Formats: sequence, structure tokens, C-alpha cells
Amino acid sequence: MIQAPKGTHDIHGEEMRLWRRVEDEIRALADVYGYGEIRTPLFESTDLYLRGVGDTTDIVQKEMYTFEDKGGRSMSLRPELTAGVARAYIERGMFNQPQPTKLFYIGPCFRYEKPQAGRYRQHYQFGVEIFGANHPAAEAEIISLGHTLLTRLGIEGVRLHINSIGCADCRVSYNEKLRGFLNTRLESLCGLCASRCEKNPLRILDCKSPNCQAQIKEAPVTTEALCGECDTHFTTLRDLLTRFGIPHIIDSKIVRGLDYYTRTVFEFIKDDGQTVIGGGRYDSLISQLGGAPTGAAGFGMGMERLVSLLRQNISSSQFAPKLFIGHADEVGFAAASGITIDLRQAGFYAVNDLADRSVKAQMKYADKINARYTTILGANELAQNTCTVKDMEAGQQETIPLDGLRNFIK
RNA sequence: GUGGGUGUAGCUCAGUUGGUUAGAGCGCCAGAUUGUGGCUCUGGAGGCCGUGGGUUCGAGUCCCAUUAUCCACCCCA
Repeated sequence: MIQAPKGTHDIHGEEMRLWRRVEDEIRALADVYGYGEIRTPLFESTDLYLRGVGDTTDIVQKEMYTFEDKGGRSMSLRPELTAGVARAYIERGMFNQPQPTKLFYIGPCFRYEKPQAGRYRQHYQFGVEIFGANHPAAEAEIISLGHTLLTRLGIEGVRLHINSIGCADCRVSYNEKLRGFLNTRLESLCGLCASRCEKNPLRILDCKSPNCQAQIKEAPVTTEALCGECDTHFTTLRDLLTRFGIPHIIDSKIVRGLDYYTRTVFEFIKDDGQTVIGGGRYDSLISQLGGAPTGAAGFGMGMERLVSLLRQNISSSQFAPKLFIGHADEVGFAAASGITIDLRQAGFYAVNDLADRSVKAQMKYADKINARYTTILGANELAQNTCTVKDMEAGQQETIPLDGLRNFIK
């Protein structure tokens, strides 16, 4: 039996309704915040991700679906969407529009990972990007958007963690400080962390090993090594969040795994430890991809993770048919089919029988699909131009003129 | 990539210390007199018991492998 590829899933039925509700909320919010929707290709030149996401990241090194097309070009299914959106920003000359440019997207991305709770090989991301804004108000705005979305969807138990990892200059001096600290206790660290010490000591901070955590308890934090400008930037952001009434905690362990982040990084973390939204500022991304130096910030949110948080109550009655039009005989069937189509043209959710079933079976079906009203058409009704409409909740029925049907069920 | 749990009907699961034609509930389809749902009753369809080997007179049950799925680590959304 052929089944869906590992780590993929079909979204349908009640779950699909949840997705639609979330997407509706997202689009409504994006409109109000002034973010335009963008759709970029599902695959791009592999080179885009090597340069944009970073050729040392796990995502690029071992999780990309890379293939050669028939023209011998190396392509990759997108493992995330920011790089593609940034590419579009540059390629389409969006920097010529009034700045900043504010975009959002909803779409699938692909990573060859081992599936797990909340982790898929194809998952959907909603994300926003701001290009051409250097002020921390940019981060504050997207954080507000994310926070508002979670609030509107009634999701609880998610907390905002923020941190600043500084600009490239701060990073150099901070890494030195950190190495100095770590060098005295290299032997107590796990193998991975010890090997990271030279190349990327920052990542040691979010090692999950309790042993490493104990060792780095006293380690210098990035926020204490910020240059003047970065420090002001971070302070201003925190003031803005406070003014917006968005609770947040400063968490020096948030460093993020993608190479392009600078200064602000943040995550909305569910109380079970899962990251629902992850983002930050990435001032060097656009120039790395060949554009002019451009301040930018954004976040990505895993749709599956979000949807799983509100799996509970969504009323299905609002999607129930207004009227089921059954038939008792041949002429009744012809009439029912025609009237069903007419009602749909007029905007009613009407259903008729497609399986040539008995009247009893049709009534049963009407009940199962939660039809509000039901009528059965046959030679009797048609001869008198009437129909008998049954209220499925009250269990009572009433005979009315056929042309009064639309009004009756309104 | 590393480690652990689980694979029996569409779904949730029973299947006793290995023993005849493999079960329940729900769902699906159809009946319980003439053109009317919900409750009840009856019947039906639907399973190479994940796959392949092995042990045995005999395997859903025991052993091995494999595969899928779930969970944890890693990493991330």
C-alpha cells in the first residue's frame, strides 16, 4: 500500500477547518499591520541557501532536499522562507518602493529530518519580514503581531524570550571573552561543545546537556558585551515592548541556529519547551545575497505547532447545510437537482442525494450531515407546486409553495 | 545520525500459559409493510493479525530481521 512519505501529512476534515481559521486570522491581522502577502517558489538555487542560511548550519549541511535539474543546475526545496523572500526583495527591486517593505507568507517548507512531535519533513510556516528598517521599532512591531495572533487565537502558556547577540563587532569581542571563560573548563564540556569552542562558541549556550548547563552558569552573556549602539538598540526594544504591554523575559540562552541573525533574537516558547515562533533581526542577510546593506527583521512560525495548540473547540454547525433536498421518484430527482443548483447560485449551502437512495436513507443522511431543513420532492408536490419542509431540530414539517422555499429557509 | 515504545476491521482496541473457520464497540451499508432522520432491534460488507524468515505437529501469540509509525536526543518552526 502506498502511503504518504515519512514526515508528511494530509490536512483535511475538521483539522482543515482549524487551518482555515488560523489563516483567516493571520491575513486579517497582516492587513491591519500593513504586511503584503508574497509567494515565492518552492525550490530555489541551492546557492541561495548556502549564502543566505549559512553553509555551516545543520539545515543546509544535512537537512536539505537538494537535486540536480535536467539542465544540470543544483536546486533545493526551500528549507525556510526568509532567504527566498529576501531574494525576491532584491530581484524585484522592492527597495525602490517606500521603505520599509513589509511582507508575510504562508507556505510549506522542507527539511530532511527525523519526524517527531511537532516536527515534519514538510511543514507549513507563516512568517513576516521587514526590509529597510534599522530601528528596533521593527522588531517591536513583528513581536506585537505575533503576540496579538497568539492572543486572538486564545493560545495560552506561551512566553516571549528575547535576547541580543550584538552586531558582528560585538560578536568578535564577546567570543573572545567566552572562549577565555570556557578554556579553563574545556574538559568538563561534552564533546560537541568542546569542538564548538573555537568555531562558534555562542552555540554552547543552548546546549541541553545538564552538565554543560552547569558549567556555563557563570559564563559571560552576550548582553554584557554589546557595543554602545547595540546596547541602546536592545534597551529601546525592551522599552517599546513594555509600552505595548507585552510581557517578555530576557533569556541569554536564546541564540538561534541560523547564521544570519544580528542583534535581536527572540522566541515564543510554549510551556512544554517547544518553540512556536522564532525570529529576530538580520542586518547582513540582504548584503550577503548581493543587495545593498539593508536593515531587516522577521520571524517564522510553525503552522502545525500552532494549530495543535488550538485543536479543541471549533463548532462545525456553522458549516452545516441549510437544506437537504431529497426525492421520492424520478421527477422528484430531476426537480431536486435543479433546485439545489439554483439555491447554490443564490448563496445557500444546499445538498441533494447523489446515490439514488431510499427516502429513509436520504433522511438519515440529511440528519448525519446536520442539515437544518429537509424536503422530499416527488410527483405529488410538483403537481401542486408545493414542498413540505421539515425542521430537523424541531422535528416538525410544513407545506409551503415551492417558490416560497428560499424565503422559508433564509 | 543515536536511543526507546508500538504495529490485529475505516477508527479505538480485546485476543487468555502458542491450539479449530480471528472478536467487540463505534463508523459504514441495508432491513423492521405503503414517501421521512435521531432511540431500539436485526442483518451485511470490511482483516494474507505491517512484511519476510525461523522455532513448532500447530504462531495473532515465541525468536530474528526488516519496514512503518509514535516518542526522546540532536537540530529547529
